[in-house]
Amino acid sequence: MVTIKDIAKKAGVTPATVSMALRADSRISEKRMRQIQTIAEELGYHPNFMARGLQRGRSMTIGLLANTLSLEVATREVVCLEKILSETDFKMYVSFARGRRDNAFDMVRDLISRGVDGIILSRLMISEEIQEKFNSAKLRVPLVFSRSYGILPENVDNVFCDYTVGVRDAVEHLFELGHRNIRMIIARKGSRREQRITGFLDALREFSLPNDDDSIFAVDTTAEKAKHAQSLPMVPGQVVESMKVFREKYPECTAVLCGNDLIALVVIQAMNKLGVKVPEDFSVIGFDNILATNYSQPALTTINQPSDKIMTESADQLFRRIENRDCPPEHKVIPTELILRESTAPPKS
Amino acid sequence: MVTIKDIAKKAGVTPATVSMALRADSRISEKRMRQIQTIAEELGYHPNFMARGLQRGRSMTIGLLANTLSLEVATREVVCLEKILSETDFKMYVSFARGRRDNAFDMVRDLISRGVDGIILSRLMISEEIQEKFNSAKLRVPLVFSRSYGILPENVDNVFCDYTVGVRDAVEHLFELGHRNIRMIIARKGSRREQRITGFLDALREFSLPNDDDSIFAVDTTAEKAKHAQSLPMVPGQVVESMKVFREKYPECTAVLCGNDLIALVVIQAMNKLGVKVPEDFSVIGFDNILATNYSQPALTTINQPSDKIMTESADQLFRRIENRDCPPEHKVIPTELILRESTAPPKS
DNA sequence: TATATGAATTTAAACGTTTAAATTTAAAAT
DNA sequence: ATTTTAAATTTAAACGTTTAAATTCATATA
Repeated sequence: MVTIKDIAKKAGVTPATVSMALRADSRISEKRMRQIQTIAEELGYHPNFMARGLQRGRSMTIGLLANTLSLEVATREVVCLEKILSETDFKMYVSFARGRRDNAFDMVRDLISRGVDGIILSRLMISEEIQEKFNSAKLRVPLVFSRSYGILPENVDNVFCDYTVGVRDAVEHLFELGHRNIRMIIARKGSRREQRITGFLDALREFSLPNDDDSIFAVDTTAEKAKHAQSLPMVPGQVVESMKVFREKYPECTAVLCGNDLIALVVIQAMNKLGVKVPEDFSVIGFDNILATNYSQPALTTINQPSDKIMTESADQLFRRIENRDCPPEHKVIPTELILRESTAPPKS
Repeated sequence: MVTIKDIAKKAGVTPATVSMALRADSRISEKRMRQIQTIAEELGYHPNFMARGLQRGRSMTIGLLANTLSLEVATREVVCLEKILSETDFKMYVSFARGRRDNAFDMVRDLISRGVDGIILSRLMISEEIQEKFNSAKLRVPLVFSRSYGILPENVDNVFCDYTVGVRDAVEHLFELGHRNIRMIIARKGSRREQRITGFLDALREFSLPNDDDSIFAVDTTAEKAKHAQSLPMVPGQVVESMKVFREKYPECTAVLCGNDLIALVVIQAMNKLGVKVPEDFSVIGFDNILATNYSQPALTTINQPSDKIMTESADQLFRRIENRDCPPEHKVIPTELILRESTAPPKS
């Protein structure tokens, strides 16, 4: 491999001169710079980032630690961050925190060991235990918590996603279409949907719509989730039964908001099986804007978490802090947004 | 940051001893090892990979350079490779070669500059120009070409995907269902579908099915592609017209194989609009097994490129060569496979 | 002419590790 | 008691870069 020393020898100067010349340091004379840069070109020199990083304490590298809970969201983040970085001198390490919640800290340590200048932790659940580790470890590099939840360490940058906005807009949309009995369907085991649910109930209140304990209806989608994970076609199965119950229990309900897109897509298929046409007879709104929402029949109206905005903001925060570790921590909230497609329509009557 | 020197000081030994002790070198006495490892633990020592990499000429890092032409395939690869690496001591840099074909070489250079021990180039088009660069550059690290095409450098490891197998199986499947007039629908501007097309024609011959110049029908899917890229719902538009022409021209045709899933999904929707039911009246098979194939109505039968197998093999090849740069280059071919879902059925008559 | 000024370059140490070779220490063999 | 052998540890250099401080050298100033 061609090193600075090789160039130095050929140019008859010292490595230090070469180092400076290559980075266009003003102390080096024009002529020398040109000479050295030409030689570097000729020899096909490329800097060794490990050596540079070791010396400067900067690797020009960041880490992305993302949760694969929704693989699609995770990969969207990878793509987005890579794009942002492609316009900088940074590169990124990608690590996925698969399921196991307790190893986030170790994975962060790992990345730091690699010399990253900062880490974005995305959609991670931070347990008290992990938080404690973070607080006491006094890590060498800045962390940005992006859409992460649980107990975040004190005084760190973070980016949150405000689910309530999109939910409210969704309810408003349905209201304006004429729906007066709107309910929410969630997965029985839905882990972190509190914000979505409270946002929904708040919105019902805002529009003076009936809201009671029954406004939230739970279905069991374990089977569908499994299918989804294995990339198998969805078969509504169990959910058809649930929706039959739903229709009997709430015949006057004409529209539902679903806890996530997967549920929404299954509900649409279930309704289909029950002979209820979406959106003519029944409106459905999803959550997350997964790709498949474009391919269902009808295409699904859904609430989007703007991953690109969130990543852009996260990266900004991280770069800001890499530049200056002492700036005050920033907390940004990015609203969700309603994306209108084809699964909503005015109620029939 | 805690370094080996800190441990050495505390233990009253020399850094070299610590270095060896931490890696359980047999020359270090049991007692010392335990002592040093305890201290390392206490101090919260974590190795500095940049320093280690610099010294050893190994970074325990590899690069993935993937084409985003089909984002979904690209991200699938990222996930798969990350999973493989998570069980090793390697980490990976992720770079996407976005559109611009000519910079693959520079991106590889970039990664090498970072000190990677090897690179997987996935689904990249290697032009003659780039190939020449690769050949003459005498790169420091091994490259594995995975599903890449064009003119590959000589004597390198590579993994290919054999499209013909899946195509043949698809035709056989349709044949066994009773279809006797099968055609292929491709995108007008389909760039690299030769293998798929010749595979299809070969299969028709194998089953003594009529095959002529008209067996391949081209439609214009630019509009749909754009929608897909922007994550907008598909609207068959233009394609409906094309399929109307298709039906008039080939009324006896009861099944089609599509150049990719996107086309297949659009065709299904177009047929729907034309009042032709899939699969009862018309069978459709896609290509690529994108996620959306599970969510269409009916779910799409398609030909899968087993990304995981391909990545596993690519990683194996890379590791093998990192271990031993002089082993003979390996060329592996992975067959595509037919995935049966719901879009095929026996013809009506 | 001597001196100060400033520009260009070099020196030397550092970043945190590894490793071949040298040294010390202890134990075993004579 | 001396020599040999083996085990444990240290020395010293190296990996490729950067950088503060020192040096050289030419030029301008007094």
